[in-house]
Amino acid sequence: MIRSDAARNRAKVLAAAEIVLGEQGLTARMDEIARRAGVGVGTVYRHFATKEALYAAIVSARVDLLLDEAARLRAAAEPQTGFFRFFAQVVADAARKKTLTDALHSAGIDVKAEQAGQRTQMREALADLLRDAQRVGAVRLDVGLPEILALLRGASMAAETGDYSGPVIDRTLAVLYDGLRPLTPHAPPPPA
Amino acid sequence: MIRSDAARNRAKVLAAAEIVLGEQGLTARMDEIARRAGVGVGTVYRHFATKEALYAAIVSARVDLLLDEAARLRAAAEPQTGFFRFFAQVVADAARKKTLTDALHSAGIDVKAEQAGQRTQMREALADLLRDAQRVGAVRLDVGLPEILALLRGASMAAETGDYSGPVIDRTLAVLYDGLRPLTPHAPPPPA
DNA sequence: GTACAATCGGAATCAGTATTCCGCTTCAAG
DNA sequence: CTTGAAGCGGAATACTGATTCCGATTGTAC
Repeated sequence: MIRSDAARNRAKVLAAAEIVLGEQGLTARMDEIARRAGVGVGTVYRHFATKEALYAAIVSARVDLLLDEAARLRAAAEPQTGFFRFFAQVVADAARKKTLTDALHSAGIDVKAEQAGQRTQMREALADLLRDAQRVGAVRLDVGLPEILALLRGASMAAETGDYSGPVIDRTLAVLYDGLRPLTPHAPPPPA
Repeated sequence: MIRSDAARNRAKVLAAAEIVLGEQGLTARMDEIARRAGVGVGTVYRHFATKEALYAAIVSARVDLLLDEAARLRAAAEPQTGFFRFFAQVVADAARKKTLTDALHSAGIDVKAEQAGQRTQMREALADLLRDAQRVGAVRLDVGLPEILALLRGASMAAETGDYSGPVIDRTLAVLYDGLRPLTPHAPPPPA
């Protein structure tokens, strides 16, 4: 039997951590998370063995939401818009909360097997949406998943760390989207 | 009179720091830098009051090089290629070494007045190159400096943290460049 | 060659946080 | 209502890594 207070506290910790991490990123202190959850540090550790584990739980939940969104878009949206909408969704998510994923990575915290699965799923979801978009001619055919991942990561990181206003982000994404469209005959030759 | 060994050591520290920081980024330890410079930690501190100051010195030097490059390109290159070449240069620099600037920023280390000047210079250099490129029709007119900064930062960060091969970076930049070209009549309507 | 000041090296110190520990409290089964 | 187990709070501990200190060196002026 799971004690009711334990369940309640776990939820409080998770909620507080999501907020604090969103605000302060990786440098947030465990004390602070505990305090905001109205709980002692010991309690945080009862539920999450380590700071890293706590992060992982939160990031994992967020990725799951995004994966759901990807599936939903693929089923419901037009192929020519699904890909772009998902791209925007990921960037918006990064802008709102701190993604942490890359921060974790650059901090040398390595991704666990469990997370590796999610990473694969995310890749596949993107690949599917991209393929659909390319099939209907909404995205040029000479870009592959690696380029998309680089663009998505770049856009997310910029949105995450910078202090850009919403309109700037929108216009920036518009540029990216235009670059991803099929090449038109009128475009001037690429610079050296 | 500056003692010859002091000058020599300062140079050794700077060189070692550039390498170590390039390899390990912000998490590099002072001990490690000292060791690689073949010097004691105390010596590092004699020349740079603090870890942050050491970083600042290195970043500052790099930015100066980039600023020179911008000036050179503006004077020598065609307006339609100068902007793009500079953009690529910055990204390449970020990929090779770790830029650290954003890392520093996200780590809460704030930019000093001196650095603020460089930041302004960089902005101006970019603005100049952009204006030239737009004047000759190489870049669409509806993007401004903020969008360029967002794109440049995103591309640099992605190049810096990711493990992308050179060709992937090139193709990704090609997409960005295409997005920055003037809109052509044939392009399909933008997704919602 | 000597003297003195500037530098060195690197062990010791300090500081900031994650993590552990344990006596106290609360839950829920009987 | 009692009781044992599970959970709690938060002070104490452990660690990591930046920064300081000082006796030992080394460079330069005379």
